[in-house]
Amino acid sequence: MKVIPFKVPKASQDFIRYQVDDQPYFYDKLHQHPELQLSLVLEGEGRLIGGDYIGRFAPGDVFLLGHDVPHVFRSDEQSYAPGQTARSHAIFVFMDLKALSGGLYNITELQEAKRFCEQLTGCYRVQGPAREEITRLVQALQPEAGLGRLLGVLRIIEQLMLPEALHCLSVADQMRNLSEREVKRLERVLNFMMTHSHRAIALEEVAAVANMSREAFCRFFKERTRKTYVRYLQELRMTNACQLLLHTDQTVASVAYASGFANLSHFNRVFSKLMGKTPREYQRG
Amino acid sequence: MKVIPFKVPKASQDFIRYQVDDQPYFYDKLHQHPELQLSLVLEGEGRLIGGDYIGRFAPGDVFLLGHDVPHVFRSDEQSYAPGQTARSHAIFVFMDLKALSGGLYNITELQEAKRFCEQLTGCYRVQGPAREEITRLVQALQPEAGLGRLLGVLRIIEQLMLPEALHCLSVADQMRNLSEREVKRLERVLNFMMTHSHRAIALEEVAAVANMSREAFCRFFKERTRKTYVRYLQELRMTNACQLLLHTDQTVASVAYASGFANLSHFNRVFSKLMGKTPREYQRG
DNA sequence: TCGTTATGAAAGTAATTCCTTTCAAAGTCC
DNA sequence: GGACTTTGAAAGGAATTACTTTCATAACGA
Repeated sequence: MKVIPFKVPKASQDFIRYQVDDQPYFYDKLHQHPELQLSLVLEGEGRLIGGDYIGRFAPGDVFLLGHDVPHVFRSDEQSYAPGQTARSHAIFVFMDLKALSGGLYNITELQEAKRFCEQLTGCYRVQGPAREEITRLVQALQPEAGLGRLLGVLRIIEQLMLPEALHCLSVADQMRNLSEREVKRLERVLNFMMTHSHRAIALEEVAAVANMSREAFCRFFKERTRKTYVRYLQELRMTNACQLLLHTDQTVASVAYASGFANLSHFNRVFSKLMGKTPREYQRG
Repeated sequence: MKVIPFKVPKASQDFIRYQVDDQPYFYDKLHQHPELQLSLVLEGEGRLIGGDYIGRFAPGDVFLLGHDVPHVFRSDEQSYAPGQTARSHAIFVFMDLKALSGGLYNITELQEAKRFCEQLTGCYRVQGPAREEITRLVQALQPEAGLGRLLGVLRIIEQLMLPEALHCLSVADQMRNLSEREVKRLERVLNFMMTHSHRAIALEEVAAVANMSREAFCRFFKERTRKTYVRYLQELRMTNACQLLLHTDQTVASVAYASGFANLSHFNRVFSKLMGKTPREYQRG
């Protein structure tokens, strides 16, 4: 689909680009770009990585990705299975305020919005009334062009700026601005981890995927993700475990094994550490 | 000399014991006892370990060791060399306020002193005017007996209680109350480390001295000393390096090698980290 | 009260970190 | 200027820690 890091295709004078994805699964490679990305999930679900955040997306969710935040929407495995009618359907709006530089960008009325957008450097969940309003606005954007589309996006930004509109999901500000080589390497590694998170993965294996020694890989991974490989893998597995706990009736033990843990006792402890409650508690309220 | 942990020999009704050591070197095994120990160094110098403190002692120094603080005054190697006339000479006063329980211990006037003594659980340097006064008082103690000695010690405690009299050298409160087995093990280990600190010592070697696996030894050592083995060794080596820098005219490089470092660049960095200044700076003011 | 889940302690093992080396280069002091 | 010292960055490896297993036992819920 695209190369990493990629330029969002847009006429150089446009500061927005509107893209509808409707496929069995989303583009599944980690990538980054300077444009802000508003993402409206319509169908399909799976795991989302945005900066150092690891979580899940589902229909109705609206996410905002800041400048150069590495991210990937990775549809659930089942979507890949043959014979499935699964779809991944979303609308992405890419915004680049800087493309306005010549004209509107410097007018006083936009200063505040400009500053607001410039400091978006994380991964956010759009929530509350703003989410609903933005969902409407984004869908109304498609038929528009020129000034109409511009106005639509400005209205969207207006919504995003509302006090409670954004919930920041990422913590560190550190994962941005990876070199192209690093993004590629990380993409390979994370892809591998996501694909195999349901089984044991020795450090040696992922290190090999990254073409590095174990020690060098540890350093690289920690430096770029702010987490150790094991910790990251645990978080990845937790997204899956939570999913199974909430949406299936498997026992805790079976969820543990299905999520890549070989040891129930250990799963319980890791779950409590990361989620703040025991698997059983989580399964209820 | 004594077994570890030992009871300071004293008539059971005495609450103080006065001991003069005048030998080529001090008792060199780490040990602990519930009695407070006031130590007046007259001759000889070397390394002192008290709780988690690692440093040097020299004539004139006065130290106070709290209840059950593992400690050892280890005379410098040269004192062990044959043909040397080196002496290690010190006065130790062991105090056990609890031995007074039947009588004076509970009288109101002593409550404050009692509380003061009870909370002495570290390794302290006695400093300032109190040091000089205590030096006098301790030396005047020898001829005394009975009430005279009791009064002398009370005067000493009075001095110790002065605001600036004690400078706490140890940090953690954690190394106390080792089991007999642990003290023995630690004694063997620390003795080995002190004896060999001038050369490279692989973890495996000390672990063997402690009869443990490398990992178990790391856990044991960290838990009991609050420092890692390497860190402890570095501090040990630093006492030696500082000594050489101040009292010989060797170059920094030669001091580094003499202190057990195989790498000058590395020595410089470790020295700066632990001492807060570069070796050269330290050598001057 | 049984089946399942949660928690504690101890020890083995794998992962991660930090120590250490190396090399290069810059700073300091006679 | 030249010997010596200090500092930086990068990488290898030893040390240390964290993860994981195991076993025992407690707590929970149907």
